[in-house]
Amino acid sequence: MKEYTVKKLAKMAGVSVRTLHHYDQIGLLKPSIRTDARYRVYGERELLRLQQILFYRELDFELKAIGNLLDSHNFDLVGALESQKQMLLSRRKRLDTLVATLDKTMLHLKNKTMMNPEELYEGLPKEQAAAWRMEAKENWPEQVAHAERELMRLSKADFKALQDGFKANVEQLAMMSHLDPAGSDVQAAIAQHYHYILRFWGKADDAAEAYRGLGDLYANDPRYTQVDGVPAETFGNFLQRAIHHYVDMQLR
Amino acid sequence: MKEYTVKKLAKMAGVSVRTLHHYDQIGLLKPSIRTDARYRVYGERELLRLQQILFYRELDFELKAIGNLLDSHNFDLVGALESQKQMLLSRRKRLDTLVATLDKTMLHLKNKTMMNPEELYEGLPKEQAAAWRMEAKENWPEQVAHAERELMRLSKADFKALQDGFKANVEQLAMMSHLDPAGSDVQAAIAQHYHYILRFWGKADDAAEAYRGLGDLYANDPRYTQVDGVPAETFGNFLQRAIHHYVDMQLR
DNA sequence: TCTTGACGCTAACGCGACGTCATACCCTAC
DNA sequence: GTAGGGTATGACGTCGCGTTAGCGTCAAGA
Repeated sequence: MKEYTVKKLAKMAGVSVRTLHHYDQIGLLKPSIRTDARYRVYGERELLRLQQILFYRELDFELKAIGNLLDSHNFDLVGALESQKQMLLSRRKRLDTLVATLDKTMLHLKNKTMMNPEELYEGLPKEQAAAWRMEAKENWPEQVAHAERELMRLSKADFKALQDGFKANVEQLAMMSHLDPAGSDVQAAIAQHYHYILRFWGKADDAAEAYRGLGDLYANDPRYTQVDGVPAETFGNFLQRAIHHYVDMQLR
Repeated sequence: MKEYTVKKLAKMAGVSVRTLHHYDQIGLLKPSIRTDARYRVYGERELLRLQQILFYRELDFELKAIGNLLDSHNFDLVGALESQKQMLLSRRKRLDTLVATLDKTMLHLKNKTMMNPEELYEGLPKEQAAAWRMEAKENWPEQVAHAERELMRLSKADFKALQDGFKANVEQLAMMSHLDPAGSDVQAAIAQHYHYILRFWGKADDAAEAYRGLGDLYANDPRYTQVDGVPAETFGNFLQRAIHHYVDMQLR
């Protein structure tokens, strides 16, 4: 039966002595015995366990999780690996987004055409836009702030295009308000509308529910019930039904 | 000129009050003034700066780096963005490797055929293998340990194939020892040899230099100078020249 | 036997970017 | 004057160790 001191074991496994101390401290890897002088002594079983620990550690498992994996004999190992994989994949996805943002930013820098904050809501009907922001920021401050930062990095031309597209979309919907809210033309316009809203509100997890709530707002809040100066209670109700239908059919 | 309290600013930007305290503490974002009661008051310029801070923060810049970016007026902004991009790309690459490892592991788990540590060096000439390990572990303990963990996760069949391939490769080189070390046949065999060595030693940054050093070992250490029981001083020198040529031509 | 040098031990701070109390002060409205 | 909300500072916790600092232990050589 082989025995190892801290240093020997550390060298064999390619870790520091401090790491072994740490693992002892948190109960992840305890020495098989302690000498009278409280020296740690590890056996073959501990070496094996350490190998496993390090394997999982390289896969970015947390030490606590590793402990659970190794200690609970009949743990769902494959399940744990699978969920770890999902974690890593989602991190990867995030990195993709970041890299894309960096690329865009470097492009914009060359063209020197960024938005500034005052202009963000200039072209839109003042009260309406402001009310939207308040509404959204109450519930998802983090996402809205992020979305606005994104918008500020658009070129002025790009932003104006976005804005015009949104206004056109709303006007289109207004002209459709006598049609069936569940009809395919209306639903197509609503799909567009949803994506515009997402760009201004950001993408929260419960964006679908939030959008459904926006439908209720349209129907109940007088601020949302006129277009081009025309009071239109029916428009609010129309929007509400169209949005509810869209969310219930497409987003669940 | 608009003014904001901590809470208002925090809400506008979608961060916590604590975050603003923190940024004040580390000097990243100081309030424009303090009231008599030491309340923080921020102005328009601070809001703008905060927006920028948060933009870079989302790109995983460290706060210190952000401070440098924003404070040194004529900093190399594009350069900073580019190097940040490289960082993110290398992280992403690492994640890809991890995911691949996870997939392999889950496969192996289904086949239940992992190596165990004792078997790792069984088939190879004992002394030689041991000497290699010592040599490599002295200089790159971390990488070698990693490589060995990888090897242990191979199936026994896969590992035996690897081992046999390596032995065949060395024997092939032995039979070539009368040829030109710089000749293309020999160099092709050396390229294979290098990759086998990498699998056992791990991939350190200076792997090329290390491999070159291995060439010297072959030439000078008597342990490395016999194959199939035949003492072969010429073989050691042959290997040395072949390896040096390979490293100098291919790896720099 | 004494010394020396390598090795071992514990305790503690540091890192990064805050979250989360705890405790106390300030300000406004009723 | 008091209730309730906003604000301040300070300190600890997070995670996985690296890095001293100050001490005890052990085997080998003089």
